[in-house]
Amino acid sequence: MNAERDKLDHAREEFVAQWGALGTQWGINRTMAQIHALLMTAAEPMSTDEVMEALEVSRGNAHTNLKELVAWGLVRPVVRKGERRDYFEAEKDVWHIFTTVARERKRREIEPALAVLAKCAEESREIHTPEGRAFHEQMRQLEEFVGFASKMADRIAGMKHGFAVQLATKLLG
Amino acid sequence: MNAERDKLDHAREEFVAQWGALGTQWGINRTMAQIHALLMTAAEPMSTDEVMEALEVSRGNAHTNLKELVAWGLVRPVVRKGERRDYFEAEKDVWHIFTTVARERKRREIEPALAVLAKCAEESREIHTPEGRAFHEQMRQLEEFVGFASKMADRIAGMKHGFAVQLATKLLG
DNA sequence: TTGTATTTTCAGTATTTTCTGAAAGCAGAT
DNA sequence: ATCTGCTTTCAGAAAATACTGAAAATACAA
Repeated sequence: MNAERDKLDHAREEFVAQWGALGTQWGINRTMAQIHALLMTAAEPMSTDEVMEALEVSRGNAHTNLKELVAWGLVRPVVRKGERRDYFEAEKDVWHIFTTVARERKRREIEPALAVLAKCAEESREIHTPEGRAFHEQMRQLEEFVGFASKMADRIAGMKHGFAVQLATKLLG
Repeated sequence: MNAERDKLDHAREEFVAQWGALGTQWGINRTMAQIHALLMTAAEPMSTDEVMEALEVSRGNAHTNLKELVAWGLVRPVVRKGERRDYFEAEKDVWHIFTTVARERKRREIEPALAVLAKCAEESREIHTPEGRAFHEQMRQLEEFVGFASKMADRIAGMKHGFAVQLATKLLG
């Protein structure tokens, strides 16, 4: 029965392609998203060459994006005994994926924003014109809110899956 | 005392520049982020020409990004009596900004992902090989999680500011 | 109408990002 | 030492994205 295998391959290819397209919208490199999709649905760890072949991309491209995924913590290198080449496997647990992405995005997106806002709030503290006060107040509010969001992200990313579900269920109920 | 005015202008220019740079990291067009920063810190609504001059960009660019901000719901056009040209002002309330962005990102990023996952889960439902089952299960889990996130986003975006703060405080406490 | 102020669109250009192909690097085997 | 198999880097090509400048459309006024 090879029809089953064909159906699976087809579904998987579609998932990879679509996830890549989504990645683009998310501001993520398309190849990176595709590799992630590929590895998330791989039964076994894959080598760089297997990834290259599956996605029809160059070695350089595959390599760069595999490294990037490893840097994000979404993929880990696996060494197979007696084998020289590197294999890679993706984290498959959705909660784990989510917290990893949340932590990384917080670090890359929220923290720099917070720094900017704190600086601008500070710089405008002593301006006593009405416009100056309004500006300062706006910066302060933004800083407060983003700081708040930052702490929330930490809390949520630090939760165990079960606890998060419990909390969220209460929230949705 | 013109030093105050200078300090304010300087602080504001820095905010605009930095917010633009952050926008880039967030996957948002730099000019769009700059206009947003400019309008968030404007005492009065601004015209397209004022924006053009303040940021030294072309009319086409200013126009496109103002429209985009209006489409996002972060900026609204203002008509001034007896004036023909359009003015624009930004929403300044941080909670309102947050819920607007959350709703928009959910629509643009989460919903399409959910559609893809639902389709892939459905397509793989009847594949009874071990790999097929694993694939289906992975799609199912992703779908469940993203659907969950979607509902959460709705809830939070629908909250009144006060309620959200109350909830979050409990969470952080 | 006709004129004037303003907005909108768009073809072409510039910039940024991503990808390739090939060379260089590295480690174990011979 | 040299080879062999694999990884890493990188300069330039290709693709995607953003911006400009100017023309076309629209709206209002005389």
